[in-house]
Amino acid sequence: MILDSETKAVELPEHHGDELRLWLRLLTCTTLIEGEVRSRLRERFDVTLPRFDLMAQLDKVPEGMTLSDVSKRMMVSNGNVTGLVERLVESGHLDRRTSEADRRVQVIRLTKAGRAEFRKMATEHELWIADIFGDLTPKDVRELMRLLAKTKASAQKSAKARTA
Amino acid sequence: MILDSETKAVELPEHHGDELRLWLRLLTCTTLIEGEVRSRLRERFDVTLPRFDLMAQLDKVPEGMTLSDVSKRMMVSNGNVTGLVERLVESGHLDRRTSEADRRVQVIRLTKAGRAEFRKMATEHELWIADIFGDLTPKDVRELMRLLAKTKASAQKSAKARTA
DNA sequence: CCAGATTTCTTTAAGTTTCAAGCAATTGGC
DNA sequence: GCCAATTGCTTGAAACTTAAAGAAATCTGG
Repeated sequence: MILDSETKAVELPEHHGDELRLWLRLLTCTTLIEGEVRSRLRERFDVTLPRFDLMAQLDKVPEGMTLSDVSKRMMVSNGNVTGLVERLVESGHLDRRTSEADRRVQVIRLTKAGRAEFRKMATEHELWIADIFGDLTPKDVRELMRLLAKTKASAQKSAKARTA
Repeated sequence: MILDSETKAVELPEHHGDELRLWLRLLTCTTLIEGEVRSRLRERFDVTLPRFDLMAQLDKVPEGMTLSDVSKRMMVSNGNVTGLVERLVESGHLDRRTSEADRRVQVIRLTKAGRAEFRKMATEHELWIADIFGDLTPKDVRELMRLLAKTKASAQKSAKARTA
């Protein structure tokens, strides 16, 4: 706080460059890794990253999920999921059926073939990630987890405040 | 290291779940913040995030950059930049001219109007970012910067090793 | 029961993105 | 000087993505 010549409170223009630089670095890291994973998925399995991500969501829930669930978990729009699922059903990776209880709802699951293919990819994917983060110590990993959790909470709070 | 019943070396399957969880959290954070910034840019200035990012690159270099430079800095494909620039020239934000020295090269710059509009957006954008990261202490910010720098280096090393 | 609100999903238009192929200009060896 | 390789950009096809609008089913408060 600073007082000017007439002794009124004056706010200095606040310094926010550090946060901006942090955001750019976070974005760079993610883009870099995402690009690397995308390349390897294409090269090794000829699959796109969005398809892999969708299958990863479904692998965690054998009984299946609704399109809305997928949309929320992947943080993408509903229409996006519709198209993605469309293509994965077409290629035989996914099974899609209308819910008995609520006929608006579509429940999707991995097919047997889809699950088998995903598991194969997931095994290698995990090794790639381990390699990409290979120079971080276990302590670095823990510390990053903690700070990113804090960041996520802060961002969610900010988003919520805006929407409210 | 473990020895099996016939005294041969056996590798335990290594534990890589922590790195995977870290990657997912990193991705979640970035997606969350990116979505928030995208919403605000559209709501407040009716501009898309890729356009803002491209203008941000150009604002740093008044004398202009080549399309390749932009492509590298933004970490997107050449073809992507071509289309993006096309639309921004169309809307009067960018000026594009063929280099005298090398007629393959296109040099793009912000127009006066483009720069004015970007500066207006950038001022608010910086406040949004500060708000989004608002719950982090200065120490958190420093620590994240450090760990993300290490992460970036590690990822680049891994990518380089694969390509080599 | 029923009208309005809500939820779930699809559709549409516009834009973004990648990859691969291709063209034009330049550079480097010989 | 000339030819091959490289570089810079564009194009085309397919996929991804969002926002917004719409259709269908369900829910809710009279």
